[in-house]
Amino acid sequence: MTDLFEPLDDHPAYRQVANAIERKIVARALRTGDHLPSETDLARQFGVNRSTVREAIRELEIQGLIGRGRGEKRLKVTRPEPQRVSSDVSRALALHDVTFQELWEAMMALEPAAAEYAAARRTPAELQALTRAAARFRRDAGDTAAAVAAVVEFFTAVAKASGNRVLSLSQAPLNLLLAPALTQMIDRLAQARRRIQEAQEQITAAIRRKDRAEARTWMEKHIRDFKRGFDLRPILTAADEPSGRRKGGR
Amino acid sequence: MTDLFEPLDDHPAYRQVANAIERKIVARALRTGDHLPSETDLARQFGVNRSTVREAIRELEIQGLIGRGRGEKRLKVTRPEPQRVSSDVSRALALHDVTFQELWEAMMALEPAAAEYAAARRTPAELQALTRAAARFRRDAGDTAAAVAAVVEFFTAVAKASGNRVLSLSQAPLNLLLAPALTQMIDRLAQARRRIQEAQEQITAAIRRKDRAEARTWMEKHIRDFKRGFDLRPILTAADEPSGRRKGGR
DNA sequence: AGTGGCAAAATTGTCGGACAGTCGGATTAT
DNA sequence: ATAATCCGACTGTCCGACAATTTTGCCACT
Repeated sequence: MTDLFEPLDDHPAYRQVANAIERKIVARALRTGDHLPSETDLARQFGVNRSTVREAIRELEIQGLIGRGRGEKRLKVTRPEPQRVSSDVSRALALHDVTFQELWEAMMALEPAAAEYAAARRTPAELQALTRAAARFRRDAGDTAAAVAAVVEFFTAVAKASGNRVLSLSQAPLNLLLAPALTQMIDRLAQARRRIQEAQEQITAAIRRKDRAEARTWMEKHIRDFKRGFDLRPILTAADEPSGRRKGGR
Repeated sequence: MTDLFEPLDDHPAYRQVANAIERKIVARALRTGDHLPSETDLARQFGVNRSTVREAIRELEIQGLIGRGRGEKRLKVTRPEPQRVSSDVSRALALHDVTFQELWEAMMALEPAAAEYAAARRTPAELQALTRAAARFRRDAGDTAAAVAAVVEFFTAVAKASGNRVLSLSQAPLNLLLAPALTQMIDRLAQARRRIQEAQEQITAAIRRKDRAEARTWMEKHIRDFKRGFDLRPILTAADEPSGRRKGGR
């Protein structure tokens, strides 16, 4: 049944190098913003070829642990952008063909909680971001793509306002999955737009006046509404942009 | 205020190659299990050097889109392992110094939902995994490290039993964060172990008899209990390596 | 036809060395 | 000081190579 010995995983040099650097970073020996030695120098220190170092660096760069500002040459330690992480997650979910039902259940768990905390803790700036997102939906309701983007923006703003980064990062991937699904469904339901708008307004109002219970309740209604167009088929994400964007300045 | 031009993000060849392959994968043109062409061949097709292809491959490998079985040479398309993805997320959260409070709130949102769905949908096998995890906690309660691992295993089993991969993948990173926090706190509260055990038993029982409401309620109690040892400080993750403290440079 | 075995062909992991295009910093002119 | 300029340090790519394995094609044997 179980083999007596499990294969000792061999560690290619590039992986060892990557791990070595990663350890320094998570242990905070290399702190955010610090500059890394040059590739040549790293190659010398590790006693490997620059090509090898290069592959290692690629790993860390992808994971968002190191990177460089636009136009900068020197690498520096960065913290993984939530955006990058969440797009990885959502892509993984999409590749696993999760159903809308699964997505919906997760949203039902997270979003109302986020709304509640948002009502409790939102800052004026966050509130403003919220109202702006809602306004954008109202304005762009006609344009399906823009409307969907506005919905995502709204959820993102609520999560941000919750002041809870764990909640926020957990919720972000759901948005990315919601977008394609919502795009297909928003046109199928005549009153979808009106209901979304109403919900957004109620939620925003509740968060404005710091009414936690009401914020949660309306968010629940809002999410529940999505279930109308729900469908058991896997969510399709095919046609959109590949994820790995670099950090952008807006 | 808004710049007229946005910085044109440069696309290094290795990134373009990586994106090209990624697109094929997410579009399902390359399906899970398919073998990729050899590095040399890819280099020829893309018209770049093998080293460049190699860096691109490294990206995809890290993202879990491609990989190879132990001892295999040829690359094949794989689906990102939830485990890998969630450890990335939790590392990101840890690097952002999230507080236990944030973690706790997120757990409070996810775990009861997972428990409820688990009660509704658990298979016999999943139920067994649950009882085994609970049993393990009971047995290892004395050994802090093992006890913590058992707690994590229990949560994981519940999430798995929920039959919802989104929920499951959203919850997984939280476990990884919980572990170090729990390790510190479990010893501070005398009755912590007893209460955990009781909760696990109640939850398991509720899930066994498919009592959704009870499963949720007990999970809420269970999570709420964790708050006792709660603390506003950032969660400390494996501050293992004593290295790096020494020389400053800077 | 199915199997086992074996040598040749193909591949990966690493290494060295090169070169053009840039970025960072020091240098010098305003 | 500030701005224009120059040079060295680096990164992105490419070539070419080689040992260690894997994969594959082929042939003999049951």
